Amino acid sequence: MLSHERIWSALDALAERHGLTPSGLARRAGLDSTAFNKSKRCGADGRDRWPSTESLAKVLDATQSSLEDFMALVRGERPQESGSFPEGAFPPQSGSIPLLGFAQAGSGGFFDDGGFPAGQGWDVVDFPAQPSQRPGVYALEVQGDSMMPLYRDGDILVVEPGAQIRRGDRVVVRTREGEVMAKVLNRQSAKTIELVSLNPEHPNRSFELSEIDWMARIIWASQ
Amino acid sequence: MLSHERIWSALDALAERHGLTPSGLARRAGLDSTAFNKSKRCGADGRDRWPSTESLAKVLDATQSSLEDFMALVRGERPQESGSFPEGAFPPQSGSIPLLGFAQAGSGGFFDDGGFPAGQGWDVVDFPAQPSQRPGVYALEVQGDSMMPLYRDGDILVVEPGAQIRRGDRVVVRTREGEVMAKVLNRQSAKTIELVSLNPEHPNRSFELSEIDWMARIIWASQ
DNA sequence: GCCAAGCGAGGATATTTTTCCTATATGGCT
DNA sequence: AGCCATATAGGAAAAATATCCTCGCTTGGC
Repeated sequence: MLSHERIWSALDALAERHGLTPSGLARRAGLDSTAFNKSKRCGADGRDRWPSTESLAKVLDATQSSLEDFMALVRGERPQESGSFPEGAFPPQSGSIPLLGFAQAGSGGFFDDGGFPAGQGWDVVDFPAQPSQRPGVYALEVQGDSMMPLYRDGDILVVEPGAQIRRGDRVVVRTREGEVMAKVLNRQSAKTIELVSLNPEHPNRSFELSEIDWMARIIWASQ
Repeated sequence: MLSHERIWSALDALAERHGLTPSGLARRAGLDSTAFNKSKRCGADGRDRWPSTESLAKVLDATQSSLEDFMALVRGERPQESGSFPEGAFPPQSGSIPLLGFAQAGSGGFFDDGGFPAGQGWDVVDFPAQPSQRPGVYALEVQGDSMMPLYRDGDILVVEPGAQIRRGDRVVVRTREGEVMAKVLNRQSAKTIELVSLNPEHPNRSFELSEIDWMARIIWASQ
């Protein structure tokens, strides 16, 4: 990902790496020497200023840097004071992220001034599993509005075939006729399943199990 | 190095990778649909047009791509043929999972009898943030029913402070008074933000920016 | 075959970035 | 202490990008 802060931090880091100030870097790149003034990074109205990719290209040219070099700086691979993991949490494991309850999030002491996790008392949660941990996990991309308000066009649903499904779970169902839908499992008996629509404007559906090709639980949804 | 041709080629390749046209990619990114028109890449006077890094950031956000992904495209690498991936093979890189459109999921040839991914034609999506790639990402656990029907008690929301937030995004907001809430960002001006409630039974809210401690975008929600 | 939606060309306009400019501060050198 | 080059803040103007708009073409669904 590319954020405003990261772009400018990376430019600062690139300058520093070449023994330059932001002003010196700009001049070296053939830009106005005040182009990278810190006072110009945020407008008077509070709006962020984003350099053009042309300016970026000129800077990379002038410092004989590759986009990879810059990318590394964007990712902040320079030593950071605050790691991405709060104190007191479990040691970082691949795929784990810090977790907190909503109620706790209202209390003080869990975030720094920028809204990043800080302090102690965080739990961790495993995230969709590495494929090696949950074989067969895949994603489906939502098309259209039939699943509003939960799922919007373009959202990505992560599905885990083989996962246990209980009443109330959100599932993807494929019929033998080739229809694929996402709904909430209301009830499953020995012969039928009842699905509740995610969109009140669409009807609920019931199927004989024999009509169903497969059903899998949705485990994550992009927002 | 970064050249005008490479930038635009990479944007075209990124669009193609996500089954989009340049116009569709621009719209997906929240830009004007004509923003990436080929006719706009070179001015009438012959001058090259370079997109801003903000536009680039929006595109990467919208496609959930990393700068590395983009860099590979800039360098002219083509993504690996994805067809071989679900056929019993693990994904080529940690954290990737197979991706398919809902409409395509209805067709034959993409699943085996048990509902596991099979066959050819799958795309891949990187996700979710490796902590090393998205510093500061954390999770909040929902408590109560105030965010039904989108979020239920016990759901986990993955939040990315520092991520770019656009109108329509689902966000977590913390007020200076210590109240934390998840809503949809309807509008943000220089001084205020308007939030739409996820639950129609709860009121929409507006805040002065000075009342807000921080606001962060929700990127994934457990189901 | 019809129609709606999407795509893209390209012009006009609005907004944003870069350049130009002035002013002040700072550090190195004499 | 004084001079000079450089750095940076920040405003105004110029230049560039993004948005808005119209229009013709293509495509897919009905």
